[in-house]
Amino acid sequence: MRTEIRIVIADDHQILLDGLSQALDSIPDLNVVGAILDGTQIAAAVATYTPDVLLVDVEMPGTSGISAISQIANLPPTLVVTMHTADEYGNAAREAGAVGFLSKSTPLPELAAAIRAVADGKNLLETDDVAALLDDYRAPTLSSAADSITEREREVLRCLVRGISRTEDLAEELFISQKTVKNHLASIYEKLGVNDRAQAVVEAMKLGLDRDWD
Amino acid sequence: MRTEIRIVIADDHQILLDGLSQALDSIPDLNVVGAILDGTQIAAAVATYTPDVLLVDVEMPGTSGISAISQIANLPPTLVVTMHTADEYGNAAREAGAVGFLSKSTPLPELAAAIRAVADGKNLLETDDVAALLDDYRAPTLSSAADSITEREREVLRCLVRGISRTEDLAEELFISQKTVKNHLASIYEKLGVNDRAQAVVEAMKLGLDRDWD
DNA sequence: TAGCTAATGGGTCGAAAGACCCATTCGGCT
DNA sequence: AGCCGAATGGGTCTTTCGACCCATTAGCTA
Repeated sequence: MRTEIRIVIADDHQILLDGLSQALDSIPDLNVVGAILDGTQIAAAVATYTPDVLLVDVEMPGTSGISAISQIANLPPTLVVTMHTADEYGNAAREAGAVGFLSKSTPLPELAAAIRAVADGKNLLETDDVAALLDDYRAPTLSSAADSITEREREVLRCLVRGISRTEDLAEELFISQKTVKNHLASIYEKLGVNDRAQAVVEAMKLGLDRDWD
Repeated sequence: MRTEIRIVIADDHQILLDGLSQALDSIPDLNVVGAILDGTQIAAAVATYTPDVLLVDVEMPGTSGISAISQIANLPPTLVVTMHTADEYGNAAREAGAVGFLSKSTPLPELAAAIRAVADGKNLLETDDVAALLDDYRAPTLSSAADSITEREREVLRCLVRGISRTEDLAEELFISQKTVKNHLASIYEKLGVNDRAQAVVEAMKLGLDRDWD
């Protein structure tokens, strides 16, 4: 199973670049390794960061995103993003080697799903029912450590993140004995590879175990 | 001192809206309370969320951002954002009641500074040296609890967030005795209003005490 | 049916943490 | 000269935690 999907984003608007980077990075299985403002540096960024997925804006000053990617050797699975709703660039994007084409009006969870799909080798431009395909990729691919955490254990973690950390308080909150709380915690520690509540909190937040899906 | 600045964002591009919301929200003193895709709902959103600052894209389908805000009663301090670098809309924005005008090529920290400045009553359109003004608003306004945390105490917190939680390990990492570690922790607990390491970690991450400014 | 896991619970024990008292040193500021 | 806060350190005491052993029940599934 893939642990994290490495992403490079290219867009000439700093705000979108910053915002999108942070938004994608906050999704546990997505990792933005490079963000570039300049279309001419796409090739260099791809070579440097070796991303699993490349995200490119069509509208770029100087070189257009499309012509930029068409010249890249060993192009990773690439999603082209446009400001406009019309897919006037759709064919051009396909010819340049892109495997997906999205509007900037796409909701973030759908973009995330598209990223996971193309990272998995799918080609959105050659798929009839794109919506159905993306449905298969909605949920983040959790790390093996995280997905062995049971529902009850996640409840314990959520309490920890909410500031309920004493065994006694956890027991009251969850309507179980203090002993059971300790058993759950011990199980959590083992699965996350940590030794105490403080480390468990850090891991839970990093892995997104404290929230109920993006 | 203001605790958190309440922000409403209006932009017709879902991705930018999602990304920017999350990016701004992750800054400790900024709080995105509303994000709307439709320019016609700006007035309603302002009435509902009563933001301290309004962020509007000029280019919106149907109603333009500018004409939308010009019709709003009790307009909060408003920043107008545009895709284009040229400030062709600058005058129109001013006349509509905006107090700032930014390109989407603005770096995020500068946008954050602009938000703080206008929330503080400044008018960027009537300021000669905007850069100098924004410099005064670079750093997040920390909550009173957080800014009494000393540098050494923050080092302890950073270690905790990095997974170093045992007193012995903290002592080694920081080259001090275990007793001093305990003293720092006790001081942190008091300032953050918590009782143990796990809660301190949660608070530190929430307040952004674990990172070195955005 | 047999086997597996999740969830619940028990007990013990040593190590660790947290709460309280305190002192010293070094800056900066008044 | 005097004060204060930050950083360093000490001691003691009680509570809590984590590690290790264990059992029971329910539910699923092979």
